[in-house]
Amino acid sequence: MSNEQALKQYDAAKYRTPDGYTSDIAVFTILSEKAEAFKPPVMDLKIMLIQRSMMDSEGRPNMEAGKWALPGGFVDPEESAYQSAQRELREETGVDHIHLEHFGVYDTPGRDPRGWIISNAHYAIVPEHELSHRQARDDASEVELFSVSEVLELDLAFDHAKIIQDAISVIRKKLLETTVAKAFLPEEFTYSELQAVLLTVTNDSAIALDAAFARKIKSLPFIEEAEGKKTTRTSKKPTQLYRFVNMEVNNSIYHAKK
Amino acid sequence: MSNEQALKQYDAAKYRTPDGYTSDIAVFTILSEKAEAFKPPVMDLKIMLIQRSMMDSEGRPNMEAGKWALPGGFVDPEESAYQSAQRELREETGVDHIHLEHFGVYDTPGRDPRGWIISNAHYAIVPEHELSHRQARDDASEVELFSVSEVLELDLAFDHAKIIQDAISVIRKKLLETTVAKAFLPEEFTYSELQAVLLTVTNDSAIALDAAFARKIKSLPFIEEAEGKKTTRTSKKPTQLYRFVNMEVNNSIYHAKK
DNA sequence: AAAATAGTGTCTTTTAGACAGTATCGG
DNA sequence: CCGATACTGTCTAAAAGACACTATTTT
Repeated sequence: MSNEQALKQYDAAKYRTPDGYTSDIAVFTILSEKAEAFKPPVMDLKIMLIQRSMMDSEGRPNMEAGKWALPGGFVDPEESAYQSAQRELREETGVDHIHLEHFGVYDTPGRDPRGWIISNAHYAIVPEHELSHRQARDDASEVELFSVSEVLELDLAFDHAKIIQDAISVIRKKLLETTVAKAFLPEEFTYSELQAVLLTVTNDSAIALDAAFARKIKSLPFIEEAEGKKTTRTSKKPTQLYRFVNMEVNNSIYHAKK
Repeated sequence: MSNEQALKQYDAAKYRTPDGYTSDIAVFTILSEKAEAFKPPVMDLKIMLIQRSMMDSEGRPNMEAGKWALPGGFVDPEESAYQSAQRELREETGVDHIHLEHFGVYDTPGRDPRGWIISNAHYAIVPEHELSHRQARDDASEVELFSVSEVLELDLAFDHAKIIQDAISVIRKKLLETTVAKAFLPEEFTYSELQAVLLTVTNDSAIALDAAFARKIKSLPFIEEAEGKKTTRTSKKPTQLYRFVNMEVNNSIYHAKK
């Protein structure tokens, strides 16, 4: 084959290359606002941000210092954007071993004052205990969870306001159109706990009304009863526990729901 | 602000930069196999590929010469991946002014023998007439439409087999879960034409049976009757025409379909 | 017994699926 | 009037929504 010849004559200088290739990560979780005994939870959707420190790890002034930002940073050679996202998350916040998903590329010229810098945006959806060890490190002076209803009022670095806004709509859609609600719940959960998760992104009556939702959960093909298992953490009356079944969800707009 | 200081001390050489940043485009269309008079169509899902020419535009041997590949190429400075995709598509195939969507990033080390080359994969879904002027140019010696059921048997360049496979599942999902079927149909269409489009990706009875689907199309909230308009292009009996309504589709797995 | 959450009973209305039967036209 | 496509009629079963009512527990 002629690839070797072609490679020899390939002139890398002919193309301008990016000045940087980065990853950013939007980590979402849901917190129970007030967890009283025998009460179903009231939940709120949160996003984890870092505050960019004044100096970088080598003592030089940092870009966008002091502003709130998504964790993230430069992709290393021989590393994919995905791996870099995991590494940066670990290095800046101490959060590790969570599943990330890519949802967008941000490469608008001018989005970063340092030059032509391309960012891969990722999101993650995790239960709070995955974030319990969070701790600001490296370039980050703080790590904090913000309610998505308020996060856009902060002074955000680079074009992160746009990235965060996009991430929030992806999460809303994902929560209703896939079974990721699972990630915000214990392995086994009550109808009212699932309901509380969904109510962070919708207020439709079919979900908001207890009787309707308690019945509906039994007919959802991707949820099964944990037979014989009950809990009293949400009410005095023991409540049935459910769990998610591992399956592909049929979401066709032309087919009936089965 | 201290961004100027930070910029001054920012050392670009500290990070290895990618050797290239490219875009690839998977353009899909649907062809009517045999279009007889008074017959509903039988359709097939196709993808447009180019054959990489032996020499590049400057007369040097080309990478992966002779293999079939997705149209695409290097992103120019001051251009987004999206714009680059449009430009490359125009330059290599003559196809222009179609809507592209990003669906993945391919950056696995080793995917391209020229080095660390990151590719943004895009797809497009267009009616055939948008491709009627297609013509091989630049690096491409041929442009051809392949049935998705056969395309993976070809000798494909780089990691395009993987990219194409991913693109096909994205299209299947999109066709059933969104209203993009619209793009494969004339503005006004019959139930059997929409049916033919959907049958390229499913064979569910609710869609395959005429009576069931003819009735269902009237209850779909995102499709309306073209009142009083009929055609005889699919049968001797004049057939009702329909059109898509512009609306967001509710796809929640927890809600009823309305 | 009161209060609170978790359900079930029951009714009404819609929807889905199956399949037989009717309608319309060109040739 | 045959053949082919496009429907409509009708029945049955299941699902969805509303809302009253019952069940279980702690304090």
